[in-house]
Amino acid sequence: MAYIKPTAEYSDWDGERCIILRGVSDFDAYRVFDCGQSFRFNVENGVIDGVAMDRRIKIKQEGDTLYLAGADKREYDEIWESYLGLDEDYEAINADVCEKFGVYNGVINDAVKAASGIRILRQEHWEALCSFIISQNNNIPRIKKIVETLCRELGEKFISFGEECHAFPTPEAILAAGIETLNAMKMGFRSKYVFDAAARVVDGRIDLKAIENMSFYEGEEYLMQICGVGKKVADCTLLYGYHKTEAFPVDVWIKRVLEKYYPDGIDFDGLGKFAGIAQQYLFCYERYINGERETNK
DNA sequence: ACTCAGGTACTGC
DNA sequence: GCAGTACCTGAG
Repeated sequence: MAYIKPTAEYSDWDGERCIILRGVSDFDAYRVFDCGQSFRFNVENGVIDGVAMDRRIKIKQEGDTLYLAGADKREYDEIWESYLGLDEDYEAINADVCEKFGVYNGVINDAVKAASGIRILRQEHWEALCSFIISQNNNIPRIKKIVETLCRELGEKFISFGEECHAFPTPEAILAAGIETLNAMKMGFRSKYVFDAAARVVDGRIDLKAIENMSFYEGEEYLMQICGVGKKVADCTLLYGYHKTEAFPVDVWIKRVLEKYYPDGIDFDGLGKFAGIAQQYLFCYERYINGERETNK
């Protein structure tokens, strides 16, 4: 059975333009924005609020109904449907993931069930690269704090919902600001990496657009030219910034998952086209579901 | 004081 | 190749 995209209807939400999506399946907005793939969204009173694609958006979900405030029909069709991954058939993806990982054991079935509703967002190239350079050897609250400072200081201003907001800064703006400005943002040793990446993008040594047409392996090698970009950051950039879903970033959590559930090792080349989505299920399963249970002991 | 955090570069075998 | 180590910073 073919996937049926949720239908969007125009409405309003507290006087703001708003899109309502009914019949949303395999989508849990709160989980999507709380699984460490994006750093510019916050949840307050059940509303997910943040900036992406140079726009602010507020999101709330009640069952299979999704409300997007700050977007009209055209913006939904052109931007948010794709950004949120609502154009993808996750039922089919989940089946593929369970098949590929299922040759080892049934852990993936539990993870997909427990962490259902996860989506891989389609973030912008530069924002993903820059954010994941900052993420290295760092924790999520501090990553968010640094990214917010970076945006507030160097991102283009705009007004939304009556408040000043900031786009993610361009590499040009970061280059022009200089490394001392980045140091003042408490990036620590990552300042020089962010600066190096910005410099390479501005002078053309790195062509972010060209990566779209590269294979996953080519893209990985290409991104790793940047100082401060190793395999993990490159894989995250390709997965979250280029939607190359075969990327399987191995961080400390996934390392633990592999040791715990796949002690005899796995064949990374046989994980299929959606390995990165499986990675998200396993990450979420171990960190937020099993993890919390363990810490409550 | 110490460890840890969604890693990476550098060093020494 | 592969293990060991330093690295900014802030929270626990």
